[in-house]
Amino acid sequence: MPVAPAPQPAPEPTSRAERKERTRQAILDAALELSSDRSFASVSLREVARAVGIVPTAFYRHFASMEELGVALADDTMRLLRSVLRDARRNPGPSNAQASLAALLGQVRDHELAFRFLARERHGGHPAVARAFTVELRLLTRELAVDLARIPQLAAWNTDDLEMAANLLVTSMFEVVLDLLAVAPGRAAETEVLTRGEKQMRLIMLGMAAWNPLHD
Amino acid sequence: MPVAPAPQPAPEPTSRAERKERTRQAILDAALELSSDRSFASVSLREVARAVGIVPTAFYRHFASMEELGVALADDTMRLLRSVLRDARRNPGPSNAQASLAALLGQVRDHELAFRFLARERHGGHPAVARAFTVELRLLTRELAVDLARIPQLAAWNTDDLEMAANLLVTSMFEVVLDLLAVAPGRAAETEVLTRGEKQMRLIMLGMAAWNPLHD
DNA sequence: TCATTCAGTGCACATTCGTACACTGAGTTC
DNA sequence: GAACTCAGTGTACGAATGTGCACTGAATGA
Repeated sequence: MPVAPAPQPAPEPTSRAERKERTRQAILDAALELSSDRSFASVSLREVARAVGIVPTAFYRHFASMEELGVALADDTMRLLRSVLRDARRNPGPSNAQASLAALLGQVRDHELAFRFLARERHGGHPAVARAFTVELRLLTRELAVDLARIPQLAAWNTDDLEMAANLLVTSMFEVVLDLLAVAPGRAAETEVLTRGEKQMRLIMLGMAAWNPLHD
Repeated sequence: MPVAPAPQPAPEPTSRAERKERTRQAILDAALELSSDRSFASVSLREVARAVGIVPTAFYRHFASMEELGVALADDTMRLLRSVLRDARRNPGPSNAQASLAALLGQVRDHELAFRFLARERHGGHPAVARAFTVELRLLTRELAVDLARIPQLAAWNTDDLEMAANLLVTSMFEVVLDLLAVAPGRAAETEVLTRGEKQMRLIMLGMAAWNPLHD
């Protein structure tokens, strides 16, 4: 059978706003891709334009500067992070560490570029971007602390200690994410990272069980 | 008394090798300073030369490229990290968390630029630099695991679990360092970070005490 | 003392960069 | 269907960059 002249494969978006949004997304995607293995600050406006297939000056129809692009990218990344965590919250809770870790792995692999951007720009990028990420992680810690407060065994804990423990859990799991980004998917090293992360989570929870909230 | 013509304030190094080494150090220092609030990759060769007070092409008498400078900077930072940890090892051990944290604070404040470089380039920089840092941290974890193995209460632990716990301790303390870099020295926020870090260290050790190494 | 070495100079050049400006033409609005 | 909007084009410019090359002059070593 000879090739058919492509009946209706692309429904032709044609709407002007839609085309603009499409280009905007292409810029965001290209910037994420280009900064996947070097700092975002070293990506030039012209490079992004070249990757998208537009002329450099057309970039300004979407963002006033590369810095603004960076902030938009950070916003998107945080939105993703939030949705990931909302899903995680819907789960039975931090009871079964293994299932949580498996879910985390799936999210990391599905949004590898975004997580890579997060890892890279959290301390490496523009101060404004770093600050935004820090605020987001602090918020996340606070929410986890609220979740923890609902656990009967932790009823006697004060807020400070709850946040202390939540912070430890969050940073440890974030560390797992960073390690996952550094190993090849599906190989033995990946399983090792997950196993270690799961054990660390269990160890922390053992510590929480033994913690005396009235100690000081 | 009118200004004296400076009797012997600078003993004039004069040795050629010494002068070269001095310039090399100045380049390293300038690069560290320039990359203290933005990515090293965004610092240009000419900027460094300008800061040092030499002409751009003179840079090549010391480093073949900015990348080589980055690697040298990473080497220096790792050397410092190692010496910091060697000192920490000499202490009574991880028994008194509070003293360890205080020592850590001192080191961070004494070498703030170096730690900032570490924080920034660990995931944000050139892959080669990131890899070097990762190897160093893994080595450090292994050494801590050896230290832990010497503790009588942990005699029954297998190597994997020891490294798992050591990794948790190292990453948690590293997180404290990152937090310290983000808060002003001597303010209340700094004390909060230290207090939290100390509690987290104690919580982890409580977890270790409750851990059953034969569980799986 | 004199020839050699080499850290630093000065100039030059091709590239790349961000961005100003005037434009085009397809989609939108009346 | 005429006027308008505006995403994307094309040209152009000044500024900054990395680096090649010939040089200078003080420290070095015979």
